[in-house]
Amino acid sequence: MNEENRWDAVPKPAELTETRLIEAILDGHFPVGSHLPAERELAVQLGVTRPTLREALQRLARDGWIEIRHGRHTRVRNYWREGNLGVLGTIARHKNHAPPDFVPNLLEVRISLAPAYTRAAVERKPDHVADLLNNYTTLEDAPQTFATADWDLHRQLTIDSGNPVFTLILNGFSDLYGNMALIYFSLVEARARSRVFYQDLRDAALSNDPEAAESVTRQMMIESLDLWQVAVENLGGGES
Amino acid sequence: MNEENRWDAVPKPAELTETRLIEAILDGHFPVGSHLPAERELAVQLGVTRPTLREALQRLARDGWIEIRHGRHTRVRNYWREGNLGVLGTIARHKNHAPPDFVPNLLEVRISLAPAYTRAAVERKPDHVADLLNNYTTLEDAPQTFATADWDLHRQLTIDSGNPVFTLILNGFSDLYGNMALIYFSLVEARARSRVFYQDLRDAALSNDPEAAESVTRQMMIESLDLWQVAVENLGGGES
DNA sequence: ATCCTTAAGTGGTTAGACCTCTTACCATGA
DNA sequence: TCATGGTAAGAGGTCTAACCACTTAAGGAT
Repeated sequence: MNEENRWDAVPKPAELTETRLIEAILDGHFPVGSHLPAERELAVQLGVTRPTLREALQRLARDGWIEIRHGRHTRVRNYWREGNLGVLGTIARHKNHAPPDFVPNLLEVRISLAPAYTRAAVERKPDHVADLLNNYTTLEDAPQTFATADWDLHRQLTIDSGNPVFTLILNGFSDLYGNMALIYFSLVEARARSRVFYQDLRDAALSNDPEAAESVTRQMMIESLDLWQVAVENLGGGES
Repeated sequence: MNEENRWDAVPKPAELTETRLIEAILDGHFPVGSHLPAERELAVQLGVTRPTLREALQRLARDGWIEIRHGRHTRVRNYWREGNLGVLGTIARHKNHAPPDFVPNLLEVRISLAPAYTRAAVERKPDHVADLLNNYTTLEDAPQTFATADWDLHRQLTIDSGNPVFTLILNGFSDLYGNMALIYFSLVEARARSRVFYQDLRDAALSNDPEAAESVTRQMMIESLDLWQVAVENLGGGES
């Protein structure tokens, strides 16, 4: 049953190429505003052929990392200014090390979004929300369990909100969230706090009270910022 | 000076391929959950070669339109559920016809986001925000002018907020916003209302009042929903 | 009936050639 | 002298035709 691959999967050239390009950009080897080497030369440097390299470049361009224009040099864009949510996911997916330091930024944005889609979900489908949360009273007290459950909840709330834009935005957080949540929920206080939140939200849904749902969600999101700070400070303490 | 190219640019095969694939997905020719034809066959059908087709497929996969896995058929994903913000942009970019009916969804999300980053921007850089809005008192009363100015304002506010995640999200709205804003600001009431907003926001910035900034922004965002409804009803009326 | 081999079909990658666009240089001519 | 326009180099865009690697399911051995 899954048994945790003993050996890392052999990285495919295309994926590896993308990773190496991103790391080269992030560590300043290809600074923002600079030009990438020509595709033919870059392909040689990376040990892949041009079509493979180009596929990687096309993906990066779609996320806003680079700007490709016929006849001109490919330019490294100011991805924090000109990129889209894809850059968050790409960083989370390819940076093997270090918990990113912009998690608070993500949590801050979540303070604005989560109360809105939670309220809408409770307005439109209170029964569905309540049903979903029934299983949440008996969650196993493990980080991975909470990480998965919490993600599923938010995802379902955006869907029940009836506004697909919420879902699209949340999906952009997916990879980063996966990295973050394991650290966050390693904190026993975080798990305890979320249990209370799930209970409160369920009550709000059962009593058809979108106002209350919005309120308890906002409070939870605000407190999660502080809990995150505690969690990163405890990294390595092994508190589970 | 720009002079509106008399002839449409010749669509490049790669771009055309992407457009045709998306339209085929949107119109149900390739329904959600179905399998795309094999790359070799699909390339023939589209009149391009495999490398070109693959570049388009890679881009679509990055946005969440399709799922590509080695050895298996490429599957069309439920993009509204599993895609990311890129699908919004891709639709706006490739759908030549019809103003999208999910603009209200975007405006609703904006109600949650704009007050937050506006408040943060006024907290961190009130002078910069006020300076920026100085030029907004003499805006030419034209739809295109307002569309550009409004976009620039929101973009700058997300930057001044100090939270890059706001910027990344907003960039995901870029293409759709471009289509929407021209319709929205064709309404004289919309332009008048925004003038008031720019003035109010400038006052809030000058008096170092983030609370007020947040408040006037929220009010503006809420009213924009109604104004949009009026604007779409007036389509073709030519009110400028 | 079960297991394992195997072949067919899929996406992944390679290689090298040719086409198109952009730019910069430079000869030309007002 | 300066504007014009041709030209060549170099960038990305596309094509061609193979071969590699993974997945699946059919079919044979046990």
